[in-house]
Amino acid sequence: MQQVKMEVEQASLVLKLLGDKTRLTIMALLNIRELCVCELLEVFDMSQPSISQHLRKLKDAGLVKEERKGQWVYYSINKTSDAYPLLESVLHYIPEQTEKMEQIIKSNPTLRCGC
Amino acid sequence: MQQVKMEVEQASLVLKLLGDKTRLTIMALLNIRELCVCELLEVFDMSQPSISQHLRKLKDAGLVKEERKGQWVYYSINKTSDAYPLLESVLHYIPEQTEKMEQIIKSNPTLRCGC
DNA sequence: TTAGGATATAACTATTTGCTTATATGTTCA
DNA sequence: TGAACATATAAGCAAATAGTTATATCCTAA
Repeated sequence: MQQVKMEVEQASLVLKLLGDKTRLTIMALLNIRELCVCELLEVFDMSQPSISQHLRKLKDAGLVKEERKGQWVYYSINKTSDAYPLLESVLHYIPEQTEKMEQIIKSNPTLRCGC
Repeated sequence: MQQVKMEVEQASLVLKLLGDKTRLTIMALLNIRELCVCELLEVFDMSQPSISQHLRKLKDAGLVKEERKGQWVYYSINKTSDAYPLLESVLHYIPEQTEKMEQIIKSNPTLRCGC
């Protein structure tokens, strides 16, 4: 049923990244849709640099990719990563972060003006 | 297809434990069969206390259970753990540790005398 | 009952980690 | 062009982590 093994070393690095509550929640949110940094900031009780640093680690490991759209930088899950099958599998075991996602939608940080 | 979600907090704790090369390898070995501490010692280049401490963390999290058999303490995967489905799923993505298991069989540390 | 082997615990240390604040960089728009 | 916003990086710090050595505990067998 399953396939495409990773080396233990590589897998443990990915699992270590996912073994942090903040990063695991970020991945669960990105599993719903891509998000920009300011959207993620809405649902974590920590500073902007802290979120940026988590995202950098995830990006360095190839788990996410970034795309600048104007003044915002959007992050999304990198489905071409060798680790993607493992990641996807892990995400099956944690609940969808619908509450946090609603919080993002409600606050809508990329639309401050209302025009 | 998948089921029985864990809370993010609980899942991240389990993933953090698996996010260590030594512990992940231990779990992969225990996935083949139960092993005593002295058998595990054969395949890791570190001290006995270090292995014991890793096993303790895994036991505290409920991922493994221990059973004393005479002078040896055997560890095995705790299949009744809430985290077992996640663990099993993760282990699908890393290669079977057959080489290390052969090393254990060859050295056979629980049979020093040969009687 | 004591010696020796197997394992666990204690105490210590160096490294890593996750956060903070301060600051730099990049983008938009008046 | 420069003010304001979004994001990244730098530097520093406290806590967590993974290893070590020394020692305690538990079991077997002579």
